Amino acid sequence: MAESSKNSSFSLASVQRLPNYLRYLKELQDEGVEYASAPMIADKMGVTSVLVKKDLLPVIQSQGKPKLGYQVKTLIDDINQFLGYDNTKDAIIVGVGSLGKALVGYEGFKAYGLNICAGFDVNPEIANTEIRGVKILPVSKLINLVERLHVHIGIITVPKEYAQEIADMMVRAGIIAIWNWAPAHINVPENVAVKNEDIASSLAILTNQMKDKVIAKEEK
Amino acid sequence: MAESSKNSSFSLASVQRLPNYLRYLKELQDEGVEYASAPMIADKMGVTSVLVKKDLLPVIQSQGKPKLGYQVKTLIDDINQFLGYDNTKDAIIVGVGSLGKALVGYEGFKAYGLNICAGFDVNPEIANTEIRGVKILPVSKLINLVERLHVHIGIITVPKEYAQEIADMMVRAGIIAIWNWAPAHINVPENVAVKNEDIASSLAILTNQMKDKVIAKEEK
DNA sequence: TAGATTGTTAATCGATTAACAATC
DNA sequence: TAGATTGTTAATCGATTAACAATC
Repeated sequence: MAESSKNSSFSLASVQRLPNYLRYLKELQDEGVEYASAPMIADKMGVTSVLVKKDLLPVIQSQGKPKLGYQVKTLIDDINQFLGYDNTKDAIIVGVGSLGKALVGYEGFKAYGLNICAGFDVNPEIANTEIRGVKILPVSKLINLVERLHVHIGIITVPKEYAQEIADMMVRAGIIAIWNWAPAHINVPENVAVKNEDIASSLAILTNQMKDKVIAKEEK
Repeated sequence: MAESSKNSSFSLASVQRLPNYLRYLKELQDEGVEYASAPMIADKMGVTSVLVKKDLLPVIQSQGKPKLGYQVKTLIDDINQFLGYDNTKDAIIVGVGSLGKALVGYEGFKAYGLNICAGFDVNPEIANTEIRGVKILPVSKLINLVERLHVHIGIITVPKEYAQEIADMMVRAGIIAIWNWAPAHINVPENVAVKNEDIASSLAILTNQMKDKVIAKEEK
Protein backbone atom coordinates (compact mmCIF):
# COMPACT_ATOMS: atom_id res chain seq x y z
CA MET A 1 0.00 0.00 0.00
CA ALA A 2 2.81 2.38 0.91
CA GLU A 3 4.61 3.80 -2.08
CA SER A 4 7.73 2.04 -0.88
CA SER A 5 6.15 -1.37 -1.44
CA LYS A 6 7.55 -1.81 -4.94
CA ASN A 7 10.74 -0.22 -3.83
CA SER A 8 13.31 -2.67 -5.08
CA SER A 9 11.52 -4.65 -7.76
CA PHE A 10 11.93 -3.73 -11.40
CA SER A 11 10.34 -4.79 -14.61
CA LEU A 12 10.40 -8.57 -14.68
CA ALA A 13 11.29 -8.56 -18.35
CA SER A 14 14.16 -6.22 -17.64
CA VAL A 15 15.58 -8.38 -14.85
CA GLN A 16 15.31 -11.31 -17.21
CA ARG A 17 17.40 -9.60 -19.87
CA LEU A 18 20.17 -8.29 -17.62
CA PRO A 19 21.92 -11.66 -17.16
CA ASN A 20 22.11 -11.96 -20.94
CA TYR A 21 23.68 -8.55 -21.29
CA LEU A 22 26.11 -9.52 -18.55
CA ARG A 23 27.14 -12.65 -20.39
CA TYR A 24 27.84 -10.72 -23.57
CA LEU A 25 29.76 -8.02 -21.71
CA LYS A 26 32.00 -10.67 -20.16
CA GLU A 27 32.74 -12.00 -23.63
CA LEU A 28 33.69 -8.49 -24.72
CA GLN A 29 35.88 -8.07 -21.67
CA ASP A 30 37.71 -11.30 -22.48
CA GLU A 31 38.34 -9.93 -25.96
CA GLY A 32 39.80 -6.78 -24.44
CA VAL A 33 36.99 -4.48 -25.60
CA GLU A 34 36.77 -1.40 -23.35
CA TYR A 35 33.45 0.19 -24.29
CA ALA A 36 30.09 -1.31 -25.26
CA SER A 37 27.27 0.78 -26.71
CA ALA A 38 23.55 0.13 -26.39
CA PRO A 39 23.20 -0.54 -30.14
CA MET A 40 26.01 -3.12 -29.94
CA ILE A 41 24.37 -4.99 -27.09
CA ALA A 42 20.90 -4.65 -28.63
CA ASP A 43 22.08 -6.02 -31.95
CA LYS A 44 23.67 -9.07 -30.36
CA MET A 45 20.65 -9.80 -28.16
CA GLY A 46 18.01 -9.20 -30.81
CA VAL A 47 16.32 -6.31 -28.98
CA THR A 48 16.19 -2.56 -29.62
CA SER A 49 18.84 -0.17 -28.33
CA VAL A 50 16.29 1.95 -26.47
CA LEU A 51 15.28 -1.10 -24.50
CA VAL A 52 18.90 -1.74 -23.55
CA LYS A 53 19.32 1.85 -22.43
CA LYS A 54 16.10 1.69 -20.41
CA ASP A 55 17.14 -1.59 -18.82
CA LEU A 56 20.54 -0.20 -17.85
CA LEU A 57 19.27 3.11 -16.47
CA PRO A 58 18.37 1.85 -12.96
CA VAL A 59 21.50 -0.32 -12.93
CA ILE A 60 24.38 2.00 -13.76
CA GLN A 61 26.13 4.03 -11.13
CA SER A 62 27.94 6.29 -13.59
CA GLN A 63 26.57 7.55 -16.87
CA GLY A 64 27.42 6.15 -20.27
CA LYS A 65 29.50 8.29 -22.59
CA PRO A 66 27.90 9.68 -25.77
CA LYS A 67 29.58 8.28 -28.87
CA LEU A 68 31.52 5.67 -26.84
CA GLY A 69 28.88 3.82 -24.85
CA TYR A 70 29.34 2.23 -21.44
CA GLN A 71 32.64 1.16 -19.94
CA VAL A 72 32.55 -2.64 -20.04
CA LYS A 73 34.37 -3.13 -16.76
CA THR A 74 32.20 -0.86 -14.65
CA LEU A 75 29.01 -1.98 -16.36
CA ILE A 76 29.78 -5.60 -15.49
CA ASP A 77 30.34 -4.58 -11.87
CA ASP A 78 27.11 -2.58 -11.81
CA ILE A 79 24.99 -5.42 -13.23
CA ASN A 80 26.61 -7.93 -10.88
CA GLN A 81 25.77 -5.71 -7.96
CA PHE A 82 22.26 -4.96 -9.18
CA LEU A 83 21.44 -8.64 -9.60
CA GLY A 84 23.00 -9.47 -6.26
CA TYR A 85 25.56 -11.75 -7.86
CA ASP A 86 28.32 -10.14 -5.83
CA ASN A 87 27.14 -11.36 -2.44
CA THR A 88 26.89 -15.08 -1.92
CA LYS A 89 23.59 -16.49 -0.75
CA ASP A 90 23.19 -19.93 0.80
CA ALA A 91 20.56 -22.31 -0.53
CA ILE A 92 19.36 -25.81 0.19
CA ILE A 93 18.02 -28.31 -2.32
CA VAL A 94 15.44 -31.01 -1.60
CA GLY A 95 15.21 -34.08 -3.81
CA VAL A 96 18.53 -35.42 -5.02
CA GLY A 97 17.41 -37.48 -8.01
CA SER A 98 19.03 -37.04 -11.39
CA LEU A 99 17.90 -33.42 -11.75
CA GLY A 100 18.80 -32.56 -8.17
CA LYS A 101 22.21 -34.12 -8.66
CA ALA A 102 22.75 -32.09 -11.81
CA LEU A 103 21.94 -28.86 -9.98
CA VAL A 104 24.08 -29.71 -6.95
CA GLY A 105 26.99 -30.32 -9.28
CA TYR A 106 26.43 -27.23 -11.42
CA GLU A 107 29.56 -25.09 -11.22
CA GLY A 108 27.89 -22.03 -12.72
CA PHE A 109 25.91 -21.08 -9.60
CA LYS A 110 29.01 -19.55 -8.02
CA ALA A 111 29.02 -16.79 -10.63
CA TYR A 112 25.44 -15.95 -9.65
CA GLY A 113 26.25 -15.79 -5.97
CA LEU A 114 24.39 -18.99 -5.16
CA ASN A 115 25.93 -21.55 -2.84
CA ILE A 116 24.12 -24.84 -2.26
CA CYS A 117 25.14 -25.61 1.30
CA ALA A 118 23.17 -28.82 1.79
CA GLY A 119 20.91 -31.29 0.00
CA PHE A 120 18.05 -33.36 1.41
CA ASP A 121 16.44 -36.60 0.32
CA VAL A 122 14.08 -39.12 1.89
CA ASN A 123 15.84 -42.04 0.28
CA PRO A 124 18.15 -43.47 3.01
CA GLU A 125 20.57 -44.65 0.34
CA ILE A 126 21.10 -41.09 -0.84
CA ALA A 127 20.88 -39.34 2.52
CA ASN A 128 24.18 -39.15 4.38
CA THR A 129 26.21 -39.30 1.17
CA GLU A 130 28.10 -36.38 -0.33
CA ILE A 131 28.05 -34.91 -3.85
CA ARG A 132 30.92 -32.67 -4.90
CA GLY A 133 31.49 -31.69 -1.32
CA VAL A 134 27.79 -31.02 -0.60
CA LYS A 135 26.35 -33.10 2.24
CA ILE A 136 23.05 -34.85 1.55
CA LEU A 137 20.92 -35.24 4.67
CA PRO A 138 17.59 -36.87 5.53
CA VAL A 139 14.61 -34.52 5.10
CA SER A 140 13.90 -34.78 8.81
CA LYS A 141 16.91 -32.54 9.45
CA LEU A 142 15.76 -29.79 7.08
CA ILE A 143 14.00 -27.45 9.47
CA ASN A 144 16.71 -27.55 12.06
CA LEU A 145 19.51 -26.85 9.58
CA VAL A 146 17.69 -24.05 7.76
CA GLU A 147 16.85 -22.32 11.03
CA ARG A 148 20.32 -22.73 12.42
CA LEU A 149 22.17 -21.46 9.33
CA HIS A 150 19.55 -18.82 8.42
CA VAL A 151 19.20 -20.14 4.86
CA HIS A 152 16.72 -18.09 2.81
CA ILE A 153 16.59 -19.93 -0.53
CA GLY A 154 15.15 -23.40 -1.15
CA ILE A 155 15.28 -25.42 -4.36
CA ILE A 156 12.64 -28.09 -4.90
CA THR A 157 13.48 -31.04 -7.15
CA VAL A 158 11.21 -33.71 -5.69
CA PRO A 159 8.44 -35.64 -7.51
CA LYS A 160 5.37 -33.43 -7.95
CA GLU A 161 3.35 -35.25 -5.30
CA TYR A 162 5.69 -34.01 -2.57
CA ALA A 163 6.31 -30.48 -3.81
CA GLN A 164 3.66 -28.80 -1.64
CA GLU A 165 4.69 -30.69 1.45
CA ILE A 166 8.33 -29.68 1.02
CA ALA A 167 7.35 -26.09 0.26
CA ASP A 168 5.35 -25.96 3.52
CA MET A 169 8.33 -27.33 5.42
CA MET A 170 10.65 -24.76 3.85
CA VAL A 171 8.32 -21.90 4.72
CA ARG A 172 8.02 -23.10 8.29
CA ALA A 173 11.81 -23.17 8.56
CA GLY A 174 12.16 -19.57 7.37
CA ILE A 175 12.81 -19.88 3.63
CA ILE A 176 11.59 -16.79 1.76
CA ALA A 177 12.48 -17.72 -1.83
CA ILE A 178 11.59 -21.03 -3.47
CA TRP A 179 12.91 -22.17 -6.83
CA ASN A 180 10.45 -24.88 -7.81
CA TRP A 181 11.56 -27.41 -10.43
CA ALA A 182 8.72 -29.84 -9.70
CA PRO A 183 5.90 -29.78 -12.27
CA ALA A 184 3.36 -28.71 -9.67
CA HIS A 185 1.73 -25.51 -8.51
CA ILE A 186 2.67 -24.71 -4.94
CA ASN A 187 0.81 -22.42 -2.57
CA VAL A 188 2.88 -20.24 -0.27
CA PRO A 189 2.20 -17.26 2.01
CA GLU A 190 2.44 -13.77 0.55
CA ASN A 191 5.83 -13.08 2.04
CA VAL A 192 7.50 -15.93 0.15
CA ALA A 193 8.73 -15.61 -3.45
CA VAL A 194 8.31 -18.52 -5.85
CA LYS A 195 9.92 -19.01 -9.24
CA ASN A 196 8.63 -22.00 -11.13
CA GLU A 197 11.02 -23.67 -13.54
CA ASP A 198 8.25 -25.16 -15.57
CA ILE A 199 9.35 -27.64 -18.21
CA ALA A 200 5.81 -28.09 -19.51
CA SER A 201 5.36 -24.34 -20.01
CA SER A 202 8.71 -23.98 -21.76
CA LEU A 203 7.98 -26.85 -24.05
CA ALA A 204 4.51 -25.48 -24.81
CA ILE A 205 6.05 -22.15 -25.81
CA LEU A 206 8.63 -23.84 -28.02
CA THR A 207 6.17 -26.06 -29.86
CA ASN A 208 3.75 -23.16 -30.26
CA GLN A 209 6.47 -21.07 -31.89
CA MET A 210 7.41 -24.07 -33.98
CA LYS A 211 3.98 -24.23 -35.59
CA ASP A 212 4.68 -20.90 -37.29
CA LYS A 213 8.09 -22.06 -38.46
CA VAL A 214 6.76 -25.18 -40.13
CA ILE A 215 4.13 -23.09 -41.89
CA ALA A 216 6.73 -20.55 -42.95
CA LYS A 217 8.80 -23.35 -44.46
CA GLU A 218 5.89 -24.84 -46.36
CA GLU A 219 4.83 -21.46 -47.69
CA LYS A 220 8.11 -21.11 -49.54
CA MET B 1 3.61 -9.77 -43.88
CA ALA B 2 0.46 -11.60 -44.88
CA GLU B 3 -2.25 -11.52 -42.25
CA SER B 4 -1.85 -15.27 -41.92
CA SER B 5 1.67 -14.83 -40.55
CA LYS B 6 0.55 -14.89 -36.93
CA ASN B 7 -1.96 -17.53 -37.76
CA SER B 8 -1.23 -20.13 -35.16
CA SER B 9 0.64 -18.28 -32.44
CA PHE B 10 -1.18 -17.01 -29.40
CA SER B 11 -0.29 -14.84 -26.49
CA LEU B 12 2.93 -16.15 -25.04
CA ALA B 13 1.69 -15.56 -21.52
CA SER B 14 -1.45 -17.50 -22.34
CA VAL B 15 0.43 -20.49 -23.75
CA GLN B 16 2.54 -20.41 -20.62
CA ARG B 17 -0.48 -20.68 -18.34
CA LEU B 18 -2.32 -23.42 -20.19
CA PRO B 19 -0.07 -26.27 -18.98
CA ASN B 20 -0.78 -25.18 -15.42
CA TYR B 21 -4.52 -25.23 -15.98
CA LEU B 22 -4.11 -28.67 -17.53
CA ARG B 23 -2.28 -29.97 -14.50
CA TYR B 24 -5.00 -28.75 -12.15
CA LEU B 25 -7.76 -30.17 -14.37
CA LYS B 26 -6.10 -33.57 -14.29
CA GLU B 27 -6.07 -33.42 -10.51
CA LEU B 28 -9.78 -32.62 -10.55
CA GLN B 29 -10.41 -35.50 -12.95
CA ASP B 30 -8.62 -37.89 -10.61
CA GLU B 31 -10.89 -36.71 -7.82
CA GLY B 32 -13.92 -37.42 -9.99
CA VAL B 33 -14.94 -33.78 -10.44
CA GLU B 34 -16.98 -33.32 -13.63
CA TYR B 35 -17.10 -29.57 -14.14
CA ALA B 36 -14.54 -26.84 -13.50
CA SER B 37 -15.43 -23.14 -13.61
CA ALA B 38 -13.15 -20.26 -14.52
CA PRO B 39 -13.29 -18.83 -10.99
CA MET B 40 -12.27 -22.23 -9.58
CA ILE B 41 -9.24 -22.48 -11.85
CA ALA B 42 -8.36 -18.82 -11.39
CA ASP B 43 -8.48 -19.10 -7.63
CA LYS B 44 -6.16 -22.12 -7.60
CA MET B 45 -3.68 -20.56 -10.02
CA GLY B 46 -3.64 -17.10 -8.46
CA VAL B 47 -4.98 -15.30 -11.55
CA THR B 48 -8.32 -13.65 -12.36
CA SER B 49 -11.25 -15.58 -13.78
CA VAL B 50 -11.53 -13.31 -16.84
CA LEU B 51 -7.98 -14.22 -17.73
CA VAL B 52 -8.81 -17.91 -17.51
CA LYS B 53 -11.86 -17.45 -19.74
CA LYS B 54 -9.82 -15.45 -22.25
CA ASP B 55 -7.07 -18.06 -22.25
CA LEU B 56 -9.54 -20.88 -22.83
CA LEU B 57 -11.52 -19.14 -25.57
CA PRO B 58 -9.24 -20.07 -28.50
CA VAL B 59 -8.73 -23.52 -27.00
CA ILE B 60 -12.20 -24.90 -26.41
CA GLN B 61 -14.14 -26.68 -29.12
CA SER B 62 -17.45 -26.59 -27.30
CA GLN B 63 -18.70 -23.78 -25.09
CA GLY B 64 -18.66 -23.77 -21.33
CA LYS B 65 -21.97 -23.97 -19.51
CA PRO B 66 -23.18 -20.97 -17.52
CA LYS B 67 -23.46 -21.78 -13.83
CA LEU B 68 -21.58 -25.10 -14.28
CA GLY B 69 -18.35 -24.19 -16.01
CA TYR B 70 -16.37 -26.35 -18.40
CA GLN B 71 -16.57 -30.13 -18.59
CA VAL B 72 -13.25 -31.32 -17.16
CA LYS B 73 -12.87 -34.26 -19.52
CA THR B 74 -13.41 -32.36 -22.77
CA LEU B 75 -11.41 -29.37 -21.55
CA ILE B 76 -8.42 -31.60 -20.86
CA ASP B 77 -8.71 -33.04 -24.36
CA ASP B 78 -9.00 -29.58 -25.90
CA ILE B 79 -5.94 -28.20 -24.08
CA ASN B 80 -3.93 -31.32 -24.91
CA GLN B 81 -4.80 -30.88 -28.54
CA PHE B 82 -4.18 -27.15 -28.54
CA LEU B 83 -0.72 -27.56 -27.03
CA GLY B 84 0.06 -30.42 -29.40
CA TYR B 85 0.54 -32.84 -26.51
CA ASP B 86 -1.61 -35.42 -28.28
CA ASN B 87 0.76 -36.04 -31.18
CA THR B 88 4.21 -37.29 -30.35
CA LYS B 89 7.18 -35.34 -31.69
CA ASP B 90 10.69 -36.75 -31.92
CA ALA B 91 13.61 -34.82 -30.48
CA ILE B 92 17.36 -35.27 -30.15
CA ILE B 93 19.53 -34.06 -27.30
CA VAL B 94 23.17 -33.03 -27.57
CA GLY B 95 25.42 -33.09 -24.52
CA VAL B 96 24.84 -35.99 -22.17
CA GLY B 97 26.42 -34.65 -18.99
CA SER B 98 24.53 -34.67 -15.71
CA LEU B 99 21.81 -32.31 -16.95
CA GLY B 100 21.49 -34.09 -20.30
CA LYS B 101 21.21 -37.40 -18.49
CA ALA B 102 18.47 -36.03 -16.25
CA LEU B 103 16.48 -34.87 -19.27
CA VAL B 104 16.96 -38.12 -21.19
CA GLY B 105 15.65 -40.01 -18.19
CA TYR B 106 12.74 -37.67 -17.50
CA GLU B 107 9.55 -39.71 -17.72
CA GLY B 108 7.28 -36.66 -17.87
CA PHE B 109 8.06 -35.75 -21.49
CA LYS B 110 5.73 -38.48 -22.75
CA ALA B 111 2.74 -36.59 -21.38
CA TYR B 112 3.82 -33.55 -23.40
CA GLY B 113 4.19 -35.52 -26.61
CA LEU B 114 7.97 -35.31 -26.60
CA ASN B 115 10.05 -38.37 -27.41
CA ILE B 116 13.82 -38.14 -27.17
CA CYS B 117 14.86 -40.60 -29.86
CA ALA B 118 18.62 -40.18 -29.62
CA GLY B 119 21.35 -38.44 -27.65
CA PHE B 120 24.73 -37.19 -28.83
CA ASP B 121 28.00 -36.53 -27.06
CA VAL B 122 31.60 -35.92 -28.10
CA ASN B 123 32.99 -37.89 -25.18
CA PRO B 124 33.83 -41.35 -26.58
CA GLU B 125 33.15 -42.91 -23.19
CA ILE B 126 29.57 -41.70 -23.28
CA ALA B 127 28.92 -42.10 -27.01
CA ASN B 128 27.73 -45.58 -27.99
CA THR B 129 26.22 -46.24 -24.57
CA GLU B 130 22.50 -46.31 -23.83
CA ILE B 131 20.44 -44.48 -21.17
CA ARG B 132 16.97 -45.80 -20.39
CA GLY B 133 16.70 -47.26 -23.85
CA VAL B 134 17.92 -44.09 -25.60
CA LYS B 135 21.04 -44.59 -27.73
CA ILE B 136 23.84 -42.07 -27.25
CA LEU B 137 25.85 -41.51 -30.44
CA PRO B 138 28.95 -39.50 -31.38
CA VAL B 139 28.12 -35.96 -32.54
CA SER B 140 29.54 -36.78 -35.97
CA LYS B 141 26.42 -38.84 -36.65
CA LEU B 142 23.98 -36.04 -35.77
CA ILE B 143 23.29 -34.54 -39.20
CA ASN B 144 22.77 -37.88 -40.87
CA LEU B 145 20.34 -39.16 -38.24
CA VAL B 146 18.31 -35.95 -38.01
CA GLU B 147 17.95 -35.79 -41.79
CA ARG B 148 17.08 -39.45 -42.09
CA LEU B 149 14.43 -39.49 -39.33
CA HIS B 150 13.11 -35.97 -40.06
CA VAL B 151 13.58 -34.84 -36.46
CA HIS B 152 12.45 -31.25 -35.92
CA ILE B 153 13.32 -30.56 -32.27
CA GLY B 154 16.81 -30.30 -30.79
CA ILE B 155 17.77 -29.95 -27.13
CA ILE B 156 21.13 -28.38 -26.29
CA THR B 157 22.78 -29.32 -22.99
CA VAL B 158 26.45 -28.82 -23.87
CA PRO B 159 28.91 -26.43 -22.17
CA LYS B 160 28.28 -22.85 -23.29
CA GLU B 161 31.36 -22.70 -25.50
CA TYR B 162 29.88 -25.28 -27.87
CA ALA B 163 26.26 -24.15 -27.88
CA GLN B 164 26.48 -22.05 -31.07
CA GLU B 165 28.38 -24.73 -32.93
CA ILE B 166 25.79 -27.37 -32.06
CA ALA B 167 22.93 -25.01 -32.91
CA ASP B 168 24.47 -24.42 -36.35
CA MET B 169 24.76 -28.14 -36.88
CA MET B 170 21.14 -28.69 -35.86
CA VAL B 171 19.91 -25.99 -38.23
CA ARG B 172 21.92 -27.45 -41.09
CA ALA B 173 20.34 -30.85 -40.43
CA GLY B 174 16.80 -29.46 -40.56
CA ILE B 175 15.92 -28.78 -36.91
CA ILE B 176 13.36 -25.97 -36.62
CA ALA B 177 12.94 -25.76 -32.84
CA ILE B 178 15.81 -25.56 -30.38
CA TRP B 179 15.45 -25.88 -26.63
CA ASN B 180 18.64 -24.32 -25.32
CA TRP B 181 19.73 -25.20 -21.78
CA ALA B 182 23.27 -23.86 -22.23
CA PRO B 183 23.89 -20.49 -20.59
CA ALA B 184 24.68 -18.84 -23.92
CA HIS B 185 22.91 -16.74 -26.50
CA ILE B 186 22.62 -18.59 -29.80
CA ASN B 187 22.01 -17.03 -33.20
CA VAL B 188 19.72 -18.90 -35.59
CA PRO B 189 17.99 -18.09 -38.87
CA GLU B 190 14.52 -16.57 -38.76
CA ASN B 191 12.77 -19.82 -39.59
CA VAL B 192 14.05 -21.55 -36.43
CA ALA B 193 12.39 -21.21 -33.01
CA VAL B 194 14.54 -20.99 -29.88
CA LYS B 195 13.47 -21.33 -26.27
CA ASN B 196 16.18 -20.55 -23.78
CA GLU B 197 16.02 -22.32 -20.46
CA ASP B 198 18.05 -19.72 -18.72
CA ILE B 199 19.09 -20.56 -15.19
CA ALA B 200 20.75 -17.17 -14.69
CA SER B 201 17.56 -15.31 -15.69
CA SER B 202 15.37 -17.46 -13.47
CA LEU B 203 17.65 -16.98 -10.52
CA ALA B 204 17.82 -13.24 -11.15
CA ILE B 205 14.03 -13.06 -11.08
CA LEU B 206 13.83 -15.08 -7.88
CA THR B 207 16.41 -13.06 -5.99
CA ASN B 208 14.89 -9.82 -7.24
CA GLN B 209 11.49 -10.85 -5.88
CA MET B 210 13.18 -11.96 -2.71
CA LYS B 211 14.46 -8.46 -1.97
CA ASP B 212 10.87 -7.30 -1.48
CA LYS B 213 10.09 -10.22 0.79
CA VAL B 214 12.97 -9.53 3.11
CA ILE B 215 11.94 -5.89 3.32
CA ALA B 216 8.34 -6.88 3.98
CA LYS B 217 9.49 -9.08 6.82
CA GLU B 218 11.66 -6.43 8.40
CA GLU B 219 8.87 -3.86 8.18
CA LYS B 220 6.69 -5.91 10.50
C1' DT C 1 32.06 20.53 -37.19
C1' DA C 2 29.49 16.23 -38.20
C1' DG C 3 27.96 12.07 -36.46
C1' DA C 4 27.13 8.61 -33.19
C1' DT C 5 25.31 7.71 -28.90
C1' DT C 6 23.20 8.86 -24.38
C1' DG C 7 19.19 9.92 -21.53
C1' DT C 8 14.29 11.13 -21.58
C1' DT C 9 9.62 12.31 -22.96
C1' DA C 10 5.62 11.10 -25.86
C1' DA C 11 3.18 7.57 -28.66
C1' DT C 12 2.08 2.88 -29.52
C1' DC C 13 1.18 -1.70 -28.65
C1' DG C 14 -0.35 -5.72 -26.19
C1' DA C 15 -1.95 -7.92 -22.18
C1' DT C 16 -4.85 -7.66 -18.10
C1' DT C 17 -8.81 -6.10 -15.74
C1' DA C 18 -13.46 -4.02 -15.30
C1' DA C 19 -18.13 -4.00 -16.73
C1' DC C 20 -22.11 -6.21 -18.43
C1' DA C 21 -25.56 -8.64 -21.32
C1' DA C 22 -26.81 -13.52 -22.26
C1' DT C 23 -27.61 -18.02 -20.42
C1' DC C 24 -28.85 -21.93 -17.74
C1' DT D 1 -37.23 -16.68 -10.34
C1' DA D 2 -32.56 -15.59 -8.44
C1' DG D 3 -27.89 -16.32 -8.80
C1' DA D 4 -23.72 -17.97 -10.67
C1' DT D 5 -21.14 -18.26 -14.63
C1' DT D 6 -20.09 -17.71 -19.59
C1' DG D 7 -18.58 -14.90 -23.48
C1' DT D 8 -17.49 -10.25 -25.04
C1' DT D 9 -16.74 -5.28 -25.33
C1' DA D 10 -14.60 -1.18 -23.20
C1' DA D 11 -11.12 0.74 -19.96
C1' DT D 12 -6.76 0.38 -17.75
C1' DC D 13 -2.22 -0.74 -17.09
C1' DG D 14 2.52 -1.70 -18.20
C1' DA D 15 6.07 -2.53 -21.38
C1' DT D 16 8.09 -1.42 -25.82
C1' DT D 17 9.06 1.68 -29.45
C1' DA D 18 9.44 6.26 -31.70
C1' DA D 19 11.15 10.81 -31.50
C1' DC D 20 14.40 14.11 -30.09
C1' DA D 21 17.38 17.31 -27.44
C1' DA D 22 21.94 17.07 -25.11
C1' DT D 23 26.61 15.55 -25.32
C1' DC D 24 31.20 14.26 -26.56
